[in-house]
Amino acid sequence: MATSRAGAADKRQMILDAAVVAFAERGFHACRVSDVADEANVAYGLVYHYFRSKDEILDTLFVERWNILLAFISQTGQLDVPPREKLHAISAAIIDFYRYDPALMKVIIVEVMRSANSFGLRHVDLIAEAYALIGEIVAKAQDAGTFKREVSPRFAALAFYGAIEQVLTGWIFGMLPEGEEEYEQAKRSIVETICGGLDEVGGVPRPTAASSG
Amino acid sequence: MATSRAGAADKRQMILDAAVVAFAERGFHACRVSDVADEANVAYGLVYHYFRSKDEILDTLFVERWNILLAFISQTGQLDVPPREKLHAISAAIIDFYRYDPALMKVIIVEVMRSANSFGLRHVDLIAEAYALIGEIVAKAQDAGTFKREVSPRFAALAFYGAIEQVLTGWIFGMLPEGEEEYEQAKRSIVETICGGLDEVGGVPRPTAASSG
DNA sequence: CAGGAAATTGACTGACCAGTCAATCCGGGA
DNA sequence: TCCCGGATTGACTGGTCAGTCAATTTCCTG
Repeated sequence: MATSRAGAADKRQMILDAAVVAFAERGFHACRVSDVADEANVAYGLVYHYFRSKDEILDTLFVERWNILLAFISQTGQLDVPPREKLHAISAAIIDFYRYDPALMKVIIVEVMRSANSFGLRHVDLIAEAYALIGEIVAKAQDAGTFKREVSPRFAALAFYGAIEQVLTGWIFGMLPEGEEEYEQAKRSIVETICGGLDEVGGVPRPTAASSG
Repeated sequence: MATSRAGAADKRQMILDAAVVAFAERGFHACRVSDVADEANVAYGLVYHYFRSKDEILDTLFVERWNILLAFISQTGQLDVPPREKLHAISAAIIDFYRYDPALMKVIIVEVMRSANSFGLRHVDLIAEAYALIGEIVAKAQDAGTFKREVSPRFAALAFYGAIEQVLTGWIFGMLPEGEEEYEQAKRSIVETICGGLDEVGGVPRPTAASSG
């Protein structure tokens, strides 16, 4: 059987993949470890061979994916492009993460990011790092005169991420129409809303590339 | 004892008040019904005399408070003032709700609003109503030419509420400094960020090409 | 092919807790 | 004073699951 053919190390990954499906479907709390094992076509006990606890599975899922995101944001921050483009790249990356793997993103958003009580609390530092990186982009743009100073970088980061999270949550729970068009629309709207409020408008006419359409 | 002096109907309220404290302290899931009963100085079973289930307690807390908020938002929408002021009034009201009763607001935000999985799902309609009301304010402002049309009212409402929720969450979990000054600052920043991006700036649809001199 | 370590299995345990219920209390009306 | 019905009590039940562990299989090594 292909299943049992899989090497040992693969089993761990199979369990992680199954966990994404199971957690996304029933929610972390309502999901039993046996659900994960079943989904992975693996015996109950094997889950505990690879993971110390149910919690550790979710932690692993989150940390792995979040670090990729952090690396991308950090990288984007270094780019030599207008801040508006940086923010667009970030919102696009997050939304594409969701488009590419809705179940995983659902789990991360719903069970970690929006559950500051339990798992979010354990990862505040990782989450705060994302805020900080976005804040840096804003601060740099303020120094360059591209963004106005009325709103603190920290707050701008909050609002930016807040908009993204609301949109994702809307999709996840079917409260917002979903589709290729909506994804692209959202990427644009997020940046438009936030930057419209951050862009220096009256004072310094910064060359934010009047070319781009 | 003042406690036992309380009339029968008051007991129900005592349980609700105790639930706020208990849920806020330990989180709804981690909080046992016995914790609520203890906090209320009441026997375990009495909780079930007044409420059908643990869930019903949370539902009651949410619905009561949320309806007050909805009424306020609806009322504010009717006012004959600039949209920016309306939005400020709304963000101020929500933040003041939090200032006045942090525990209750914490429970509502953390256990209902941010738990779309469980309780949020049961109250989507009530939550959606808030979005709709805010969206109406934006739409009206767009018709009046005060807000630009790049961003749909629905999305604007999302971003607006998203910013508020992020700030509240930041306070609730101690990730953001808190205090009178910060409350006022936040009310202003939320509106400034969002409206800056919604306000029609110079009659120019695209501020990118903002006039220089 | 023997030996053993790592992988795999799934029945079982221990703890937890929402919700039930029979018993008791208490205030007020006859 | 007696009686009734609602208020109040808290021990108990039933069901759920995370996590354990001894037994079994698989597979590599010599």
